[in-house]
Amino acid sequence: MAGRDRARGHDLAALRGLNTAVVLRALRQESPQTVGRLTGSTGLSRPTVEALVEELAARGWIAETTTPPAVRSPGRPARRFRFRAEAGHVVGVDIGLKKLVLLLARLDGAIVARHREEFPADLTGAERIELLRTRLRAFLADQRLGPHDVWSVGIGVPGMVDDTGRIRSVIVPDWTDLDLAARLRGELPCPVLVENDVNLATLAEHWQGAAALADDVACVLVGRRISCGVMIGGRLHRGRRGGAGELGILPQLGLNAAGDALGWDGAPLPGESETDALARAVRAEDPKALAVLDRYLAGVAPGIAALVLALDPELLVLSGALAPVGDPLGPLLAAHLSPLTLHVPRIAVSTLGREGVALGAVRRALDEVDSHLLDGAGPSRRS
Amino acid sequence: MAGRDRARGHDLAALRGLNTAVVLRALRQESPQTVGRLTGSTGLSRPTVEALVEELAARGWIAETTTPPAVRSPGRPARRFRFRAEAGHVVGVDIGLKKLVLLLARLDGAIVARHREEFPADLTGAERIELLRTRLRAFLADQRLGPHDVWSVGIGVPGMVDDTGRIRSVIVPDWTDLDLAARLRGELPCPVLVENDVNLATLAEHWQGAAALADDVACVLVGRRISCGVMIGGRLHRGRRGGAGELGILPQLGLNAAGDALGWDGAPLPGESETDALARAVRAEDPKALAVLDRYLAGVAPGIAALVLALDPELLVLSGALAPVGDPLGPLLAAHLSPLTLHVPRIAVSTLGREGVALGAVRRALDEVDSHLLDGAGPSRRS
DNA sequence: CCGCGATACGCAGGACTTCTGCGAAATTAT
DNA sequence: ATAATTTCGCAGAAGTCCTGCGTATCGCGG
Repeated sequence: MAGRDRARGHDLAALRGLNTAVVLRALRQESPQTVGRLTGSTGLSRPTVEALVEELAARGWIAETTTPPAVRSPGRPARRFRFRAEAGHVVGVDIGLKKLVLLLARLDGAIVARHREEFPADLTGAERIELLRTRLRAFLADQRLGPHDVWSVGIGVPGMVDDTGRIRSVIVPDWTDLDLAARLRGELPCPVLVENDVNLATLAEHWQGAAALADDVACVLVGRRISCGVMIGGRLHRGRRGGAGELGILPQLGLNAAGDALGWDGAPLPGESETDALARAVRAEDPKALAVLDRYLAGVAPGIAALVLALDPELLVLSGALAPVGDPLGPLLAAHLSPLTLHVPRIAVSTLGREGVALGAVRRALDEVDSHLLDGAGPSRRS
Repeated sequence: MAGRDRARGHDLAALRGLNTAVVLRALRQESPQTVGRLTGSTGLSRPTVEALVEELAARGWIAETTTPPAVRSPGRPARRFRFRAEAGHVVGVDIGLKKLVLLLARLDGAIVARHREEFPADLTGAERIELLRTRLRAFLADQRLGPHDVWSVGIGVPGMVDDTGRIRSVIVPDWTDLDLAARLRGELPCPVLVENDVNLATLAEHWQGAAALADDVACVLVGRRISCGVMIGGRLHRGRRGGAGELGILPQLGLNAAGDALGWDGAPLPGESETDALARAVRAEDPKALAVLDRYLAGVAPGIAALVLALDPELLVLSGALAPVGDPLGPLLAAHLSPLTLHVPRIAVSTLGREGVALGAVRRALDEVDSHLLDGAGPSRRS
């Protein structure tokens, strides 16, 4: 943007490529579609769309459907084409201190396989990597997918990740300064994209969650630790060192202090965490639990207010360990924010559950595929 | 971005328009240029560039230069074309509580006239508007410009402005909820764009100032009041209600308290403000002044740290009343930020002086022209 | 003063992409 | 079986870009 980028002109071939992409995207957004419908949505003439569709089919991106249409209409039946979402797959990974989530998705984002497991929090860095590699290998083998069937992998990790994909925080033991993508390069020949977990949760909320209709979003992970993801203009904002939204550090705002002082001692169910137990008690309208939650929210309110004042977002999404509390969370937090901000944004609670980060990793991987759409020769036609 | 926008295909005419814009932009970036040079920078063939250049000249956007080139080379002399920056003008306005700045710029951003005046701070809202109208009229008359010679006007005002251009703060008396652009619509038939003053200062820094090479920038106006402009990805981020960067409100951060407690009582020169006097004393290396400044910076550091943590910007630009202090400001602030942030960004001090906001208003007006470039029939060829 | 090399101009021809329009094909309804 | 309807497929035309060749205009050297 600093004026050094000179725009280059376009020739006929570029025009053709542009229109090809337009048709493919239209078809991906809604499948199947007739040529006539594509004509309407793209603004191109029928012979043109026909030619493009023919080319896309030959390259394996789309296919003609043989199933009859739902509603029968008079006249010659239109040929119907669909985006071949099964032509490739992407993987979304969420690997934290003690859990691993794997999602396998088709090119249209439909999840076709999932895996979740917990593991001891005291694994070494090398052991974690090895765990990820073996599980990933087995996961793909289960689905009878070879290395070339996966086009892109997104990985969410706790803590800051800089713009080269290198991990910049000390949350996971031995992973500081690790280039995780490079370590997996041997496993898979496709792009591997490492990203901060909150950022991916934000992407997921914008894709399928509470933030689907907003483009300026702050997503706050509320739990023992607090961190935030920032989306501006529909695009993730990472910051220079990947540290955007890391307000927890500032002692004046008391974010981490509030988390440490959560202090809910209600009896947890077997395998239930403190935050889960608290959320359950609040849902059961236990007044003591409500008081604990309220005190906690009062503690984190200044930090969230700072984020709100800095960004003035359209929407604030609450996610993380306390999201199971559900709807009451919004008004409770809003009451504490109100005296601290000019304007309390709309607040929504995440409904994506424990797969939010992995879902965001899928979205990230799909974005990568999207940015190189039509670059190569097209998918193979095996399936 | 929520998937509801369907991309439309392009035809030959669109391709032509695209290439026309590419040539015009290349020519605006560097004038004059020969056809051969344009061929290189746009990637188009010579006959194509020639035809586009012919068309642009006919429409009045560019003109052939007659002056001989600086260096003489063998061979037939190449025709040279230049962007007709004088084909239109834009106006940048900075109107505050007690000052008015007007800048007149050509289409290439060159400032061709300036006006600055101070007025009593206790004017009513209507008087302020009337003052602006009369001064604007006289300003244009001085330059022998009619209403149709001005293509766009940018206006910077203190306080929040929402996305419809309506003023949303109570800083200027009677201007709350004012639609200033609508009030000037009768005066000039061109687009009028009202914007928060700090945001425009940020634009100016990114255009010609300290932030020319950065795309993620936070610009802090340091003085009695503190406010911040936020630029992300080279684009201004206003926020839902135009309130992005308004961290001053949060009492935990102590921004305004620090400003109120500035407390420099060194003898001011005639007509000099307290901050100017302080800046002068610091430049003269007065140890007491330095101590006052340092205490002030210590007071605002938590607020700026919150901004830095929220955004993790590439660059922090310090502007406003204390900018005349100059280079020492950066290290002094950095020392206070260091214990509060993960990473202290690069800090630069504005050098644009008192015209920064008006310059940003010019940039904003030029952006407006740019977004509608080639829309109409082209400029008239009078000049 | 004239010829030579160098550079740019201008035009013609060809290739590619898109649009408009018409007749043929395939299905449903009568 | 026939009519109506919708789509398909092809031909023709217009527009845009590229390659290539001959011509025009300059500086330099004999």
